[in-house]
Amino acid sequence: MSDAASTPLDDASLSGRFLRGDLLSANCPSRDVLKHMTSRWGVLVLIALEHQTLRFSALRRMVGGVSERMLAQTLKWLEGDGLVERIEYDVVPPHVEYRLTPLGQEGAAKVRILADWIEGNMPAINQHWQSRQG
Amino acid sequence: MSDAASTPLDDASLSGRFLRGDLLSANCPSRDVLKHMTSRWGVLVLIALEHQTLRFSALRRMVGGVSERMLAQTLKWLEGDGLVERIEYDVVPPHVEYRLTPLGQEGAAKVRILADWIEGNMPAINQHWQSRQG
DNA sequence: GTAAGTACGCACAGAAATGTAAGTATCAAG
DNA sequence: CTTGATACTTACATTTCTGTGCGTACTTAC
Repeated sequence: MSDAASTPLDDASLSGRFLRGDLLSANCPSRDVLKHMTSRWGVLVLIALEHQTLRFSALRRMVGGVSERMLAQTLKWLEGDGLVERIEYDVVPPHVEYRLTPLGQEGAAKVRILADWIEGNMPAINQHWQSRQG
Repeated sequence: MSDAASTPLDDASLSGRFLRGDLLSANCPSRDVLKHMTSRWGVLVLIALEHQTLRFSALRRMVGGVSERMLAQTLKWLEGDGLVERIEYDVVPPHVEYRLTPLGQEGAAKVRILADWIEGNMPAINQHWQSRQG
């Protein structure tokens, strides 16, 4: 019997796994990036910015339900990971634009694949919920 | 000037958006599914189950760091969405297996695309962190 | 007899995410 | 001169998530 499920962490080169990025290993820093990208608002921000540069308020109006606080927080996370770029114009009524970096473009595309799949399969999933009522 | 960021919620057929799945709309149920699939352990469970059926304990050993409680919780979410199937054998030492449904297979593939991208780009992201120290 | 494995459920607690409300500085509109 | 828009920040409250530890019912191993 193959025992594929045994102790993936005890294998050699654990540090190598972390540098390379191994999500199945506990404490791998890649999980932080995953957390940012898949956070409640992270996904939606990436998708909203995929095809356009947006200002803070415009982005907030676009992503239904975000609070200012959370939008700012999320943008900082993504900026910290190098996925989003913040461009500030030093004018009197504040003017700041957000856009994806090349890295962010790539990442957003992957996120969108997942989002599109979910949106497209909502009927099937809803149907599953219906059939298990009771 | 195009104003693409204006009030996406006020458009007609809001209920249609929900049935179809529109993540940018607040309160759309698709956000729940997204939450389950992108939850801390949801991603990892989907990936772990993608190519094999696993028992509870084996799954737990495979996904580094999950508690029993969270694994059970996550599996229930995914089962509720019709992505994971629970197969129980009525034997004396409990024996339960978890596997992906066809829908789950599809979804897991999308999640894996994202996970693989993150794992593959960790060096670039880490580098970005280095360069912004200070 | 004692410990461990199996697949959880339950209760409590702490951590983390998120929401709400208010404040900052400046300008334009009414 | 009050309101609204801009892009946030900070404090506080709440909700949600996640972890820890214990209990279950039964069997095998020591």
